Amino acid sequence: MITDRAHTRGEPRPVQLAQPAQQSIDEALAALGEQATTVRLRRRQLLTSSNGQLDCVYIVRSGLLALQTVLPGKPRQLLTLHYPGDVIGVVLPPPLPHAALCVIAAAELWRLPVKTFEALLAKDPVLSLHITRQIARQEARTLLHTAMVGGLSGEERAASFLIELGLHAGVPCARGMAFDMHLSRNDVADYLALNADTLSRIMSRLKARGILSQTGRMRAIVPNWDALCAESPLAATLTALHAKTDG
Amino acid sequence: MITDRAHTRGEPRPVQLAQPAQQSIDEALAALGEQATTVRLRRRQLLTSSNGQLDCVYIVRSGLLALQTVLPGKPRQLLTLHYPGDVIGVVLPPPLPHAALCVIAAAELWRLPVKTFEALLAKDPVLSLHITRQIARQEARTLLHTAMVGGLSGEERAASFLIELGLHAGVPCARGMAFDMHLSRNDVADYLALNADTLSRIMSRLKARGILSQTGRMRAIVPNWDALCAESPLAATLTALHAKTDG
DNA sequence: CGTTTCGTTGATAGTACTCAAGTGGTGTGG
DNA sequence: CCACACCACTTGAGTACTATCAACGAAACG
Repeated sequence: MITDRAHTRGEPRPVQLAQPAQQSIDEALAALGEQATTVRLRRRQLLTSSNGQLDCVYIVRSGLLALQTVLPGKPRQLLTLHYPGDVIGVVLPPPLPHAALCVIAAAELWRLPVKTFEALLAKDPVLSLHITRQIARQEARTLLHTAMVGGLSGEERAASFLIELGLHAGVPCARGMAFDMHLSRNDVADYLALNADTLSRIMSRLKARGILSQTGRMRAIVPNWDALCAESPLAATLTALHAKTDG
Repeated sequence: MITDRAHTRGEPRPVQLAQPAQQSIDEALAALGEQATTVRLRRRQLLTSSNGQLDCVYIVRSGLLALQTVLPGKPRQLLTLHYPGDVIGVVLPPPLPHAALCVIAAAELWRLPVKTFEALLAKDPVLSLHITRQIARQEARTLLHTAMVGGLSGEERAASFLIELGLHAGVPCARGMAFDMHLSRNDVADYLALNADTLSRIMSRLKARGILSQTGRMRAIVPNWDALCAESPLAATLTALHAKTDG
């Protein structure tokens, strides 16, 4: 196992494939950052293609974003969440009506013109490979979301979402896990393809069963993590994917 | 029947960005083909990771495949369809239970070890860029599928599916469009996240309304394409995406 | 020609959506 | 500091949609 940088943090990294040293990827990313404009976005801000804001490649440095669309006569949908490290704009589902990138939690992004980005990729194989893998990871997340929305009941979807968020931003708490949701009730409903009222009922049910206990408006406390995981057929999948992404 | 070499048909490609000549991409793909093993698969065959068959990168040359998963206690789901040109295996949503690549229509694939594939990418910027874009296209398709499953009613989903298939394999017919579905009723239901019985009812309704007229088992005839498109809020999106992918 | 699989259709139950009223927290201005 | 308006959330009753189960008909397969 080649972990030239990991040992400085004392964390062994699961290296899946022979690859150039980790340091090179950091260097490659740094080179990318030099070419990029740093953009700071506040909550609820929208990046739309009609403003020409989606004609670039973005790289999420911090915060949380979502790709949203509004189909005529339908409620808003959040198709995918973007966490730090994600690459946005290579993909661009071009013709989705009212497609926009919605800022869920104040974020900092790198912005590059597409040409610059592709030129960098062409020059740097290490960067190129890293980006390819990153996009692959995001695709995996999208597929998982599809499986959630298409295959699970409302309650299972809600549980899966709590697991996803807990894995990502959870802080081990006294008797379980605590985390800020950042998403409003409506955001969550749009992400899970549920009616907001229905989601509220589901959450109330979870609270009644002691699986969830909410303190603040967007703060969630999960007293028993295993009990929550038992609610979702995708718990193991989510955990494994997060470990792989994070590791 | 499907040629991804547009210039043989004399069609100008809508070039979105400065890029090396099309010929170079063909050359790059040819180089990739030389390194690859050609695999022929028959209908209903499954490629599973437990067989080690998903530890490679595949490139679809012809036929139709689907990524399927079976969640415990749930019906099968088809998460995404793979058409010729698609790259499979870079993505691998790793931990989905019973994930498998299901052959819908007899297919021919290129198979490469991951290392070989990534080495090729590292050596050839043109190929690398092409693959990045291809994966981006597939991601767009997956997102569209999510929007379909999460945001549309059963009838709208069915219509959208017919549009998707018609765009891809449709032959302009006497009074509209005709195409082979290749997917069985159950396959379609699993892809649209609908119950097979419900889908049957929906199809009957469409037939009763004259929007669809089925002749053979898996053959569909759409007498009036515009009428079909009017049934789906995503018709324009599907059309635009297909034009972009194909052009 | 029997067997199997697939597709259709009816009756019923379950789930999620809609609309509407009510609650609680938050922010603003008096 | 309080009153008010506002917003997000909750909850109830009724409706619409989809799933489930079962029976039936038709086409493929040996």
